[in-house]
Amino acid sequence: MVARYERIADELRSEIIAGAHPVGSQLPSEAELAGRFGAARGTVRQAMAVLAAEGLVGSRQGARRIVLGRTRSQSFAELHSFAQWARANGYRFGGQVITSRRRPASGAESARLASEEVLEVLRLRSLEDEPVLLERTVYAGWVAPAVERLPAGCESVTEALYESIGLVFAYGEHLIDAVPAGTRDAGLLGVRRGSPLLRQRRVTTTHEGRPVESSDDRYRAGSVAFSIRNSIGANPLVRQAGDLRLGPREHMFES
Amino acid sequence: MVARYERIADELRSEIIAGAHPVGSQLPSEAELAGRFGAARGTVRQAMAVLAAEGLVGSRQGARRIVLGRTRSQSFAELHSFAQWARANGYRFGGQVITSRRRPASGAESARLASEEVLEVLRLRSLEDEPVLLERTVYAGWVAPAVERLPAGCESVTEALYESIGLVFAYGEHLIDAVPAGTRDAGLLGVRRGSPLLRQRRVTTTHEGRPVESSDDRYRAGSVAFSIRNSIGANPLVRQAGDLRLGPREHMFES
DNA sequence: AAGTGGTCTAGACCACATG
DNA sequence: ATGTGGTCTAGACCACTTA
Repeated sequence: MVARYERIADELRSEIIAGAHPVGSQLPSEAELAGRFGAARGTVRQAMAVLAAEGLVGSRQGARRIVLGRTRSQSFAELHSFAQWARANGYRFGGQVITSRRRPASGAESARLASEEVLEVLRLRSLEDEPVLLERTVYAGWVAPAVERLPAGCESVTEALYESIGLVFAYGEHLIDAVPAGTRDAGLLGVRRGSPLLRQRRVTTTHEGRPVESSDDRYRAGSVAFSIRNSIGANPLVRQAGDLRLGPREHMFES
Repeated sequence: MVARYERIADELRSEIIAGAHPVGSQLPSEAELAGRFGAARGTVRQAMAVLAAEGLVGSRQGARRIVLGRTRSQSFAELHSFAQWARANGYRFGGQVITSRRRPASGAESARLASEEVLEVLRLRSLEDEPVLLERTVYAGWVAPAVERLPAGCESVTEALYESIGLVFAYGEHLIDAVPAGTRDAGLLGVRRGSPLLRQRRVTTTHEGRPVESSDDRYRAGSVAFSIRNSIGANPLVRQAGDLRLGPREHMFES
């Protein structure tokens, strides 16, 4: 059952991508669209909120909505699964577990994951047959058994955990910065020591807010980039900062 | 005039931050909140959308909303102004123009900025008396005169342009990755050549979708981090990717 | 002055979660 | 079975942009 506002958003998105509404042009008014789609104005507004969140259109009180762009793609929601992202974009990808061991949680980890014992897994993932990502993931104790049962060459941990124990990675918090490659990072990723890596630290929770994992992912420079769109005013697209630990002289930009 | 849903969101946010609704706990139902605030359910839902976008609460059909976090801060919307971000967070900051010159637009620039002649400005910005950011900004021809009139030590270009010509940087698109410092970058930022820099490329437009500037900002590693929250399902927090050029073997994660 | 998006109401029905 | 959030309607008023 697809919601009506989703279908309206889909149709308008298609029109924008097809060029029926060029970038910079005005969209029809909400009243016109409501008439055209036989929907209430509120439903049309819900559809427009979707397009605004995608960065396709912008709005301001009193003036018609404007087309801001015509590119469309996967959502950041898939970001916590490397495999799903790579597959959706048609890339060849692979991965292998380097090490996997249980150990007591550090102070910060036990606070973040609400867990005394954790499972630390180091995975190396490749894109188009080149190593691009080193994933150092720490799982909360309650998911450790399910993770250990996974085959070593498991393509998508996210999907496998959903199928085995119905686990959904619902919310995530991400901290993105740049770090130099350490000796081990450099060896595994095939770069020189000290060369730039794009680091993404994240904490993931279930729908209920229960912490699942905390991860430190490092990408070889030049292999991936993160994309964000923002706007001021209009929709409350405001997001918010995290409680991952920062260095003493490190500051944070928030999204 | 503050909207009712904003006041409701403010009050619930305060309660969450104060600990009245601990992380992991359920919020009152929409009906209860509607009764408490004397508002319609739709208004309460609008308030909840604000909190969800801030990453404070999560929701799923059929179950009560859950508190996901209790940290609150500035929005990503301020990200396009280094000065505003630094001031809001109470940091000492400064900046100076290194070079400023007009030149013909390259092919990519004329497409991005819809402009044949551009103004390129190189600025070095400091935080807590240390150089942290090298900003290489290319302005569209139509804003060049206003930018050139700014004093060299101008703290906030964004604010100054708003006051001088009423210009609002309304929408932005950002691409974030890591790059090694070049010789010049290294000298200005006081780091070794080849050391990691966090790069943020962006294109900014007005409310009307008119391109204003395109910028390549490089932060010293360890000085700043970007923070993002995401969720699946529920609200359409989905955003979307850009048309900034990527390298031949570079891929993109989108938000 | 007219048109447009932003806010708000009061109701309805449905899909889903939970006991 | 009950309660919850998700969707949708039909109308109203206001703030703002535009001409």
